[in-house]
Amino acid sequence: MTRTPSDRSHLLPLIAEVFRDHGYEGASLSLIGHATGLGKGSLYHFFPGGKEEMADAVLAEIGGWFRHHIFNVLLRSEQPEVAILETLDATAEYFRSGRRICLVGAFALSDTRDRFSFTLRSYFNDWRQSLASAFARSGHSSDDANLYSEEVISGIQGALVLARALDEPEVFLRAINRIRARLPARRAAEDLPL
Amino acid sequence: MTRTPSDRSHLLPLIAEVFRDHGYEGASLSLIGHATGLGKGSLYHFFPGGKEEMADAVLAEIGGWFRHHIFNVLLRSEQPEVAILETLDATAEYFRSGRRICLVGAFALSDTRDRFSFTLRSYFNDWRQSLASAFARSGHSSDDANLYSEEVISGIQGALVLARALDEPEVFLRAINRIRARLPARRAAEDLPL
DNA sequence: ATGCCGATGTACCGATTGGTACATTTTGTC
DNA sequence: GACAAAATGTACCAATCGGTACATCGGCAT
Repeated sequence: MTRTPSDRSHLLPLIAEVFRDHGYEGASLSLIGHATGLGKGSLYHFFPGGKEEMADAVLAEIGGWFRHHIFNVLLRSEQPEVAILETLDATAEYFRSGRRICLVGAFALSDTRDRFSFTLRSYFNDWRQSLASAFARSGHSSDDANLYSEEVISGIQGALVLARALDEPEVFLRAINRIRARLPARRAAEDLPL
Repeated sequence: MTRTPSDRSHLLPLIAEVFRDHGYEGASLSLIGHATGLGKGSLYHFFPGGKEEMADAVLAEIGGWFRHHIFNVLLRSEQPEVAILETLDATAEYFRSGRRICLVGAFALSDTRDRFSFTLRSYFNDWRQSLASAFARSGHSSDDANLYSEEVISGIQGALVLARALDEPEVFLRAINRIRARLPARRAAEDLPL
């Protein structure tokens, strides 16, 4: 297990969990240190910019994951209806079927919104745009595509809020099923030519 | 301007705004003091329990407002379809057409969730139950009523998240319009007997 | 005028915050 | 084994946190 110098990527999921559990302000360096098993010396070695750089890195990794697994899949899909369903499943899995909150959404409602406003806006804008692109290419008007896209994303975000508040992950699963059922009739994947 | 002793109700909206802007942890006593124009002495005179009692009082007032203007209206409505539309408008107005976030939802995503979990759960459960009651009495099955209710509430919450993240209150307005359009066909209020 | 009591301002407390400085240990390379 | 760089632990900093103690102020009833 040779670790390339300054490879901090393995820390990001651990730090992300602390941010998810305690928010930006609540994620103290001692909590982060405990979660990662690192002292301040190491933390500031990997993140010279301190907590803000940690949050930036975590948000960048989350954005990268969605770009790779969701946004680009939607944008490059040749069968947009299939891609929408696939990315919906991937999204549900990412949020652990409602047991994990969206850190970007949580930041948007917190006092740290201003600090990361550009990143938050980019994340949701990219999501909205890529999903709308898939809707548009599956035959919907540009206006409808944008509306559907907003409906799906805010449906997901709201279900995460509600599932968390009620401590009922099933709320999120029901929302995903609802979204899936409402999507325009698709041709089954196995019916499609390769 | 005679102020009845221990009348702290006029402070709650001011404190609520601080919580909305900075979250529970971020709402320092100095911020609250500045927003209310009171020093620590006065704050602890009105809220002996400190910050936690302030948050409790704020959440109680919010809960009371929704109980009075939304939940009870839905539960006692003789024309549930009309009540649903009315309370939808009242909700949109409460959230200032998307420019104001839901403090209860924000708390649900923050690290303070555990501390106020009972209150948060009650708020959303009451909302869900009263809205489902109106749907059920307007002719829907119990299962459908619960699903519709969840869809409306999480639609609102998600739209608030998205509108905030994108800094586009119109996202919230579009969501409200979408919900309104999807509601089962109503008889116009003026067509109804008094 | 005199108490009384709600209301307030101020000084202070220990604890914790994010961040810095720096000496030390560990690690891989030659 | 020597050396440099990466990595780490520890001590420390000023600032702020939520909360407490207490003296004082101000209006009102007697």
